[in-house]
Amino acid sequence: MIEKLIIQNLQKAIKELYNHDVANNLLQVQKTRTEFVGDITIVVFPLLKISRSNPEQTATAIGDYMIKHVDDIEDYNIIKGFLNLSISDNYWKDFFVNNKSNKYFGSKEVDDNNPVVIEYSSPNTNKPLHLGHIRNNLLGWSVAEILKNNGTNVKKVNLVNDRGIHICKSMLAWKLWGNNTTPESENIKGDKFVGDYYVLFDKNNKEQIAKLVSNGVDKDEASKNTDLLKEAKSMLVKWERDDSEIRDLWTKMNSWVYSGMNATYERMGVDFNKIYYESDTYLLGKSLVEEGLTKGIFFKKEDGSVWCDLTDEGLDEKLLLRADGTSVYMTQDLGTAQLRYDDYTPSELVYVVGNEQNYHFDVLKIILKKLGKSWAEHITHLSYGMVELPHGKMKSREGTVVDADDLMDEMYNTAKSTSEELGKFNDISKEEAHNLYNMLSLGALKYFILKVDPRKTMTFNPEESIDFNGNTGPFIQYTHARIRSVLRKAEEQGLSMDITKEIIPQLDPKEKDLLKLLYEYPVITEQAANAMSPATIAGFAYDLAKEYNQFYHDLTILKEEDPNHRSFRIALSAFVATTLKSAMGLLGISVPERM
RNA sequence: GGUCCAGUAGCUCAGCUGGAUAGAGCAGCAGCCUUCUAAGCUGCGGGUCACAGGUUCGAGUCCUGUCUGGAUCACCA
Repeated sequence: MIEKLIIQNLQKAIKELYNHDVANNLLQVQKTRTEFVGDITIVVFPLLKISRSNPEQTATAIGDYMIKHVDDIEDYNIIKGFLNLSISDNYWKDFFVNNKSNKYFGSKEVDDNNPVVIEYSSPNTNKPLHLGHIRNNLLGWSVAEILKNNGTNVKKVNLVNDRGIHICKSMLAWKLWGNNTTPESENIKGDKFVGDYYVLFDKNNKEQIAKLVSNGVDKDEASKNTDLLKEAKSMLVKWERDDSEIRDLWTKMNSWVYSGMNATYERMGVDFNKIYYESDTYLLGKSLVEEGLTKGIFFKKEDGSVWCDLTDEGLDEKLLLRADGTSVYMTQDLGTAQLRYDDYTPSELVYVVGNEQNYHFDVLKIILKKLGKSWAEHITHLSYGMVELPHGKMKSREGTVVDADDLMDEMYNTAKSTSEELGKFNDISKEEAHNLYNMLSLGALKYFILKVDPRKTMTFNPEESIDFNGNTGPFIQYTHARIRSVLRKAEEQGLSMDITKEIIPQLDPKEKDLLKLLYEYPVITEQAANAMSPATIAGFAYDLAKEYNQFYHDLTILKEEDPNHRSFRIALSAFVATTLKSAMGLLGISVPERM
């Protein structure tokens, strides 16, 4: 790392020149902006207080010192208070030969420390996955991958919400109107099959509400008192009592849902180390509430309900147990957090959950801290914004949901028709073409979603997202395919890409730009891991692909006259290809050999 | 009303712990396929970084206030 070397020498320089120690925050070393000459820039403004002279004099003194003491610094120039240092070709060449065939370039070996546990997906079993889940799943999976790549031991877990009134609604609707049909008999994916009954319940329930209202019942009152809802509630009670008929039905319907959801997960390319089921864990947490009561952290109201007073933290009072002693969401989550801790003693507990639950997680952390759980400090809520559609919001109640499978189908079809229009895959087998359409459509979708900062609510425009131009997954995939094509042809022609530092010619600016970008990859992956940000990786991959495309268009790599130069450019291309592949892999996007 | 988050080109988004003339893509216009894949490349136009103050050598970035949008403050999960 040349930056470190420069910082060390900068410290020494200031000591020698001005006889002064400097605080680290005054040592500002950054890469030089492309429009200026040089590679690394030292900002001298902060040092003026120490040097007690003007920016030019200070920069000149430091620049001279650097040239004298750091071998790889050849030259410098000064613009205002910026000292731009030029690094020798030699340094870049060394970097290139040392890393070009390093399989682990930009990644670290996974340690066996306490794992980071990352929970994501967390579906309900009454509805298929939709666009919001896609963002969740892609984020969770990618963040896990980025952390692993950075040497962190990671466990991916999923908490399936498989019980509750919503499941009972689907169950009841199927019992009433399902006529013993099954997903197989109707030839429908299991999760959709069950979801359809949930919708059917809702539709009929609304009719019953309307009827009650027209009979003069208050609307709130009516929505709580339909026959359907009462029946569903009684099913829930029976479920909790372990009623065998209800339990059997529940098991059957959930199994349909799982087979459907697993297919969607598989298609999306996400997976888990462990799946938790709420039916197993929903009673946890009550003992924590007891603990809090005895410690005097929680209090009981007259009706018997248990609360935690958070007004000191600027929040409200939070209910933890209902008057009838049953638990609420927070109680369960306290319990599952404890369970997660007991199972893994994680170094960090990450929840990928939408930002509508920010408050919930603030409260969760505070309560755990009050209970004396020091590990609550290590809970991270990886909060992401809602996915909106051009015309409205993405909420399941409002009926404008985009189903995850449908969306992937749509992307697939567009990939197919676009490719056919361009006459891309005329000469390959149907099966190969199918794989490519899959790769491209998923690449487009994943890249489009992951390139956006998770915190922001994003607009998903299905039409624009399938635009394969510009800053998109397919653009990067295309770049990779072209490089692979060059490499194939080089191999066919028996061209050498075996290269040593000695035979690399002088670097031209384009080559240097590419090398500088590649050089950043290890730093980028580390940054991305610290910030848990796939968007950082996506930005890098795009920059690299774009830079390579410009390089590619300026040159005819295979026809280069100087064999050394040709070998170097081929090898450089190969280095770019593997780096692109690795970066895209962190986003869960595979990259084709040809397209 | 309280709390949290966001506001950057017509649109979708970048902008690392404060640094140089705020960047891409899309859309628009103009060029480039006898040369390794044109899903590409090159050029042009497009901005009071919501607004107003402040902090300092220097602010899209930090602080305060205002405006706008969203989320949340349930004995729902």
